Amino acid sequence: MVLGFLRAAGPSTPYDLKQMHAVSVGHFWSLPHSQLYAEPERLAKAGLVGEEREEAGRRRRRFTITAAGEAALDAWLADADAPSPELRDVALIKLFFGADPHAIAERRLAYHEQLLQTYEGLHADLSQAKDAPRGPISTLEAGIRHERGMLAYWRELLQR
Amino acid sequence: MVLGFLRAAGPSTPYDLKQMHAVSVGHFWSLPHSQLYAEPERLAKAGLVGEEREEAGRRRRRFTITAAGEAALDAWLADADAPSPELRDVALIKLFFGADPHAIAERRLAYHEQLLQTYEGLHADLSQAKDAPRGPISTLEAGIRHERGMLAYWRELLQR
DNA sequence: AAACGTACCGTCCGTTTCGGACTATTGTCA
DNA sequence: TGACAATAGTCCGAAACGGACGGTACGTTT
Repeated sequence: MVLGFLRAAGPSTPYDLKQMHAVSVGHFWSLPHSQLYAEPERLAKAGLVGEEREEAGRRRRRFTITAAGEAALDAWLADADAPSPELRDVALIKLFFGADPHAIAERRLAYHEQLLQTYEGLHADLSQAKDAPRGPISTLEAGIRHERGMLAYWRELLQR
Repeated sequence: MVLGFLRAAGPSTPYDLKQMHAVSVGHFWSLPHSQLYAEPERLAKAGLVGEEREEAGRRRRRFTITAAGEAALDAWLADADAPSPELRDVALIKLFFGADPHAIAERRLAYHEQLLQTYEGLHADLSQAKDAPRGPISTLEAGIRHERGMLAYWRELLQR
């Protein structure tokens, strides 16, 4: 992910990465921002990114993807294998163990409605952009479909 | 989760927990089996479960939920709040960063088809059971809906 | 020009989880 | 009786988590 952002956005600070993550991948794969400081460091140690640092003031660290980094990223992207996906939702776990469906469903409904709107907004923005990158649009569409699915599910559950 | 299993299934060894987890919650919230050995230990320290152990042979540890444990479980179940759900799928991340949709979609299609069948089988079994518990059925239905959604999504992606 | 609020930006650290290697026991069928 | 599968548990290094905490830059307001 870090390599991906670095290639797509050019040289970035961990803070930049954090911003990019928050409005994209972060919606379905969250992580503490501290990792976006630790990970580029590891990648630097492995020679996959280069690092330069401001001497004064903010002392920002700016990371740049190297040729080796691009190769590693491409290799990863070219591998169609991926670990099993997971629908990590503790609301479902509570449901499983007998929690009151009504209370849970109401909360989730509000949540998913909100998120769907966000996604649809992002999608509208992206779709009309000229240089619209395929990947992010497709991912968003997965998100939209998923949100609609969950919405329908919780609504059904409410009506019983 | 451990408390939930312990209440639903009665006294169990970590190995039992592992088996139960694998065919239920494990489908959307995986964890290494080592945690099902570590967690009951923590719960025991907190007085939420009781522990007894075979002296010879397998030296099984068998855990039992206590009254305090049941109270804690009920409190947790009664709280309709839950952390944001996440659709953790690295295939989507690869897609986001520009991987070939075709290759990815084919793999995922096979995966989701398989899983959907598994879920439908479980659902059929559960539905005809007399004492069918509500929770697991509902959760399964969420899984089925989700699998169908992902299936439709990857199929669409393939056809472009 | 001082005070304030708010982004911006980074480090640190204890706790938990991950992921799998490793070992041993018991049951089963050839 | 020997082999293999299923059962059962321990251990440990590496990684992720989750915030607390501290500092800088900059535009408004007073």
